[in-house]
Amino acid sequence: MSKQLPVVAAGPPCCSPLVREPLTAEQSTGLARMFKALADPVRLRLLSMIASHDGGEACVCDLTDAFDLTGPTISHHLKVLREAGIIDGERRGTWVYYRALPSALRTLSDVLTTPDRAARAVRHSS
Amino acid sequence: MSKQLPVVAAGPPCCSPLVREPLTAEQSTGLARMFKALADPVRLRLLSMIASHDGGEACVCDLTDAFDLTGPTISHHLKVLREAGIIDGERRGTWVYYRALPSALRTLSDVLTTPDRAARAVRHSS
DNA sequence: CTCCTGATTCGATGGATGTCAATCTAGATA
DNA sequence: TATCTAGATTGACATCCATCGAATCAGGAG
Repeated sequence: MSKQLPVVAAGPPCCSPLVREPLTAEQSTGLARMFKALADPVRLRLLSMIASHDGGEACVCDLTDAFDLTGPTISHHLKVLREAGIIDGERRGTWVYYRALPSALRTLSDVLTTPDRAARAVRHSS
Repeated sequence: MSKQLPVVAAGPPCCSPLVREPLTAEQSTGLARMFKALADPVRLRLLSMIASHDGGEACVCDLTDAFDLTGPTISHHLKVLREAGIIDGERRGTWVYYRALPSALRTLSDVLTTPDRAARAVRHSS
């Protein structure tokens, strides 16, 4: 699976929140690549099913049945998520298990953080 | 332009974090529509320029110059962001001003929140 | 009203993307 | 060895999308 080179490499600490300062062209390109992976209902559901599954990972066999799609299509979507650095897959015996990469989710979540949310967090943490 | 009321309207309470429970097909469709609007480098930069601009709003004339793109293309991207409910625009005299809608950004940020981030917040707030 | 300017809409086009059927690979089992 | 199964890959096709030029719209200034 992606045993070798992570395609996106989880990158350097990317990007203060959108609302604080404008993104550079390079930052936007990298982030857009990740958001593009989330810009599909099937992939969003796949990601949520994987991330929320017991043990933090899910077998492809657990995922396919939830959709009215063929195996190759599911495989394609998983590949898109994998190449965006959002999930990672590992083969164990007969089955392939996928897990979400929290750092990627956090990167995207953080860049969308709004100031009142940040203010709330600051208040709570004081 | 969407003349509507300024602040928030707080949208339907969409979606506990991806990592907590799987999204329904309907939730995924709605969220994917919003992520799709962010799935482009130009639109991400436009959004960040608008959201981080002084006064929380930016004139189209301030945005166009930053890109090597024609006016119609910028207008197209702003329309996509507007129709996704991420920004809102208002004409004042000669110019059109856009502002980000924080509730939309928060919805997306929240759905991507990871458990260790939540745990961190809890630890800090105790 | 006429012109000018900022911005949107329209129409066309090349490239990206989601989907499937067919094929292929990796591992298990015999 | 051969065979079976879970997934991935390939190739093809239809649709979607980013971009542009041209036309159009909305206000302001003569």
